[in-house]
Amino acid sequence: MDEALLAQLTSSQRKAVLHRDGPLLVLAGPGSGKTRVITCRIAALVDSGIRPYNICAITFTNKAAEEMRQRAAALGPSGGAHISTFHSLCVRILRRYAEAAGIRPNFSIYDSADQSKCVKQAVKDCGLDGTNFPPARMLDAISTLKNKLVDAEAFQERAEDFFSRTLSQVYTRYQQILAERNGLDFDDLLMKVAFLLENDSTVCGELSSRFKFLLIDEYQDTNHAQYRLAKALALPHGNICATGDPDQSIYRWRGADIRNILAFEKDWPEAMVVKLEENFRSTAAILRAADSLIARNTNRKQKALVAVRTDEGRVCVEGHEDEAAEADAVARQVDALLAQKVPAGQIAVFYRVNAMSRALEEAFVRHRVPYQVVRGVEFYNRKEIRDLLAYLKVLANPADEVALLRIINTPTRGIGKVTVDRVQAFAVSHGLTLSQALAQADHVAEVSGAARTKLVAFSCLLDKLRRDIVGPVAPLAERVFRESGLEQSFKGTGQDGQDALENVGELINAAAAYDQQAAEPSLLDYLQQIALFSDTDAYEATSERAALMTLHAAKGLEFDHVFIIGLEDGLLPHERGSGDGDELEEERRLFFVGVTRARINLCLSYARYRTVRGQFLRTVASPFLFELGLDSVTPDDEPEEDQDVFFGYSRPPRSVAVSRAAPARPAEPEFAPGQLVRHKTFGLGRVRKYADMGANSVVTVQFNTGQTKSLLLQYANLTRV
DNA sequence: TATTGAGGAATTTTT
DNA sequence: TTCCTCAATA
Repeated sequence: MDEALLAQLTSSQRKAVLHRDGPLLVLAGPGSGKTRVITCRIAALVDSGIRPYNICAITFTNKAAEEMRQRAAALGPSGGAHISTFHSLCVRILRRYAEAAGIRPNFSIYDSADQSKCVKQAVKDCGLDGTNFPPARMLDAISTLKNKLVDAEAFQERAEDFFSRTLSQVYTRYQQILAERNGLDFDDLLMKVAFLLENDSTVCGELSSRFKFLLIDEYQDTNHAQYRLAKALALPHGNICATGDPDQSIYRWRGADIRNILAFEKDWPEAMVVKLEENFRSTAAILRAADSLIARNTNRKQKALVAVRTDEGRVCVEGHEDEAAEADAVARQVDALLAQKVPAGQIAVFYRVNAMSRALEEAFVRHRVPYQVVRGVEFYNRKEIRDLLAYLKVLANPADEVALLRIINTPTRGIGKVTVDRVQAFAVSHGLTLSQALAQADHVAEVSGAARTKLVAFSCLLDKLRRDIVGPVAPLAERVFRESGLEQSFKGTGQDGQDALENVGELINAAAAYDQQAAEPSLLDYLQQIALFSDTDAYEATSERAALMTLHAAKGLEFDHVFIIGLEDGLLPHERGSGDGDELEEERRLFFVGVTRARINLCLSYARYRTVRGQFLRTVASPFLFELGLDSVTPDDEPEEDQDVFFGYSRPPRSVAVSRAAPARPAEPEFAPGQLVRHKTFGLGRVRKYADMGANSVVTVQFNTGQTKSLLLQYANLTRV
């Protein structure tokens, strides 16, 4: 370990870096040099004689892992250390110990679109009505259970009320469907490995002696499954180092349990705890605001933010007429910074929801400001990309029925719904997978001659494609694209087809990059890797373009100049996330994360009117603006019409819809619970619940048909009876 | 079997 | 507004 480097560290940092055996908790505030501490720690471990092979570092995103690999490599010989995300680690483990885990190693990883198809199927198979049991809600509930390591069998035993029993049926069936298709969803990856480690002492022994030192970053965002997994891995040796900041926990909705980090010292009583409270990143004004904001959270451990920088910096708040004016102002200011020779890569704009990038993009294009929207997964959701990937998935895992159904008639080859249904029925009655049934399509008596010919032709196509699928992925993808007829189907279809061809070209380039970087490129490995892609992974640290991203994607990054837009009640905090106090605190932490990304200047803005889902709505400033302790923003200001009046409300009312043409809308008709109403299609019903949210009010009605429906008041066309 | 159109429902953050 | 599903029609 380089002495000069060690000398640069503060005493706390050094303490964390040099700690050798036993548990270690690093409570690190924003900008405290946490990443540096971790990389130095890896280097120090190697220095003290630990083989890199025995070190496992877990990061939050693949991007972070890649960065850590590079930084660690720059400090010394750390090649061979396993640095990846929880999910990637699980994929590796499951492939290696597939048999012990009761799965096949060529499993597909099901993303949320695939999951939703499977859960719909499960709901249907259970004879339930999709409207009363919305697949999305079921999926959510199943995901929560899996994150808590409650598998289908365990849940069946404890399910008592009606909803739970129904859910239990769906859960069980859903897992069956996944198993039949040799598919695992994101949560399965964690759950399977956690159970494997806890129940199979041989596997656990092997893995924990391989990974003698475990380092986990962003520990505040681990969920229960990850927690148990890590604990099982580290239990034999106790060499676990967790780093994180409870104030930056922003994934509760995904099952992250902030108690994991708060209770670390209980789990590991002999743990050494190091606090890194000095902030090397931000200017004083930013830190004061951040500190004042986060102090409002009651559910936290007191932690100071100590400024190290002595320059002042600037925090400003701006009000604009609407989102277009807001976006325009941001673009203008970015342009001005560029004119002052600020590198574009030092500028970022954050927002709460992805939809808000649209207005920004338009403004940036207009002002000719170079930018990148950090949204990697979107690319993989494009139709043409999903189509091509579906072919590749079927080649890697023939049992993957979701993928097979996607491509069986894409491009159209005359195999319609009726035929598919018949083959599926054939498969079920003969105990075959769909692809097995397809392979013997000429024996399916239920299908007419013409349709059978087409099925056989498709089956032959798959056989042909399957012939040579080892080795590099890019040439394979290219071949599949051509021979499947996909390429042909996009040619001559105008601009859309051109775009699709270009996107596929991008995909093939990305695959080529994978081939370059992978030690042993294989189709299976490639597919399993890209399934775990996140938005942040698409961020290119370039100096040439400003970055536009959600607040969630901003985690772990830093910029000289940061803009956060849409500081409005209902947006930030988001209305869906400000139900109970815990949710509001999480929204506050999310804002805190955004604020603390800024090194020098921070500009916050809101719009007085915002178009939300096609509606022009009056907004109210975010309560968070008053919590920053800024002089210019005080809740006591008298509201004045016509100017930046928003700081006037000490108790901001909910957003109210105001139509431009008719601002004075007559009072809403009352739909109090108990009210009898009539609906055009559902007939008579009684109001059960009424959530007053202006134009977005939701009425829950129990109809005489026995169905209960939640309707958006403005569209439902309800009449009182 | 493929395509079109009407009508209903839903709008957060992501490994 | 936009997506999705279902049913009618080519």
